[in-house]
Amino acid sequence: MPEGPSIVILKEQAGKFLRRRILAASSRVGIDPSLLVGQRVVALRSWGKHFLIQFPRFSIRIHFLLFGSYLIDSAKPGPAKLSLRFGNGEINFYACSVKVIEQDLDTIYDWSADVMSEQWDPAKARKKLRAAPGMLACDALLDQHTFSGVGNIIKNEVLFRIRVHPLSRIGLLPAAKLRQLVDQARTYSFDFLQWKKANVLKRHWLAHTKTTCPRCDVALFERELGKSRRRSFHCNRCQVKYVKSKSAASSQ
DNA sequence: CCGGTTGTTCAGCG
DNA sequence: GCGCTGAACAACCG
Repeated sequence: MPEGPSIVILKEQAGKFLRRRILAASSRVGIDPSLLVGQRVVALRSWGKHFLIQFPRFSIRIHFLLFGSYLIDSAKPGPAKLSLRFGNGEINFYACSVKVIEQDLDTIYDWSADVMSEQWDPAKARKKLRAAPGMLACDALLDQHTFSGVGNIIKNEVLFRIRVHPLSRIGLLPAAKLRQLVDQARTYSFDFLQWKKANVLKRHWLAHTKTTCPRCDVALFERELGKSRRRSFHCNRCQVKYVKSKSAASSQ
């Protein structure tokens, strides 16, 4: 469920509730249903992995974390974390974090950090990366302030595509590689979106969950790497590790 | 049945 | 106050 492109799909699927009023609501997350009933959906938005349902005076933020799910016009046996019924159907959210946001979304969200947004700003992303030269490539891609929406799958596939080892230091990437990293974070996310819609996402994975490098035909490594300790699938042969050399001659 | 996971937050510690 | 670590949360699959 959780990576940015999947939230874009949700936003599209929930589109039929736009401008509709909530007729009934229930929640297991401490939101008073009477706050919701009668509210009209004025916008459905997303910021990375955040799904936002905007009403005139407040918004609801859904985050699916690792296990969250939703169903439109059907329900699971157990009670939903949040259930919204409209005249033309219903939407149910499970195992997710739900928060009421009182502030204006445009003041608290930087849309330019969302790789799926029309306002995505690659120059800003490069600037943030240059400000954190010691960061590992595998952590940088998962940093939601820089690449909002990128998750572990996209991280692994982007690094494989651009042939950068997950343990590379951001500050040691050549400028062209840094640019590729930023560009592919967005490009791969849109590929992910199309493949997911066509139900063929997994078959396009080159590194994630793979045991052999499709370029080199050697074993791929799988390790929990970086501050994030997330699974990193990588090829030690074709993915270049940009690290400070131990020999003084070539060190920076 | 157990182990693993497309993620984040927070308490506790040095 | 900081960075780091581990726990907690949670549902489903194989």
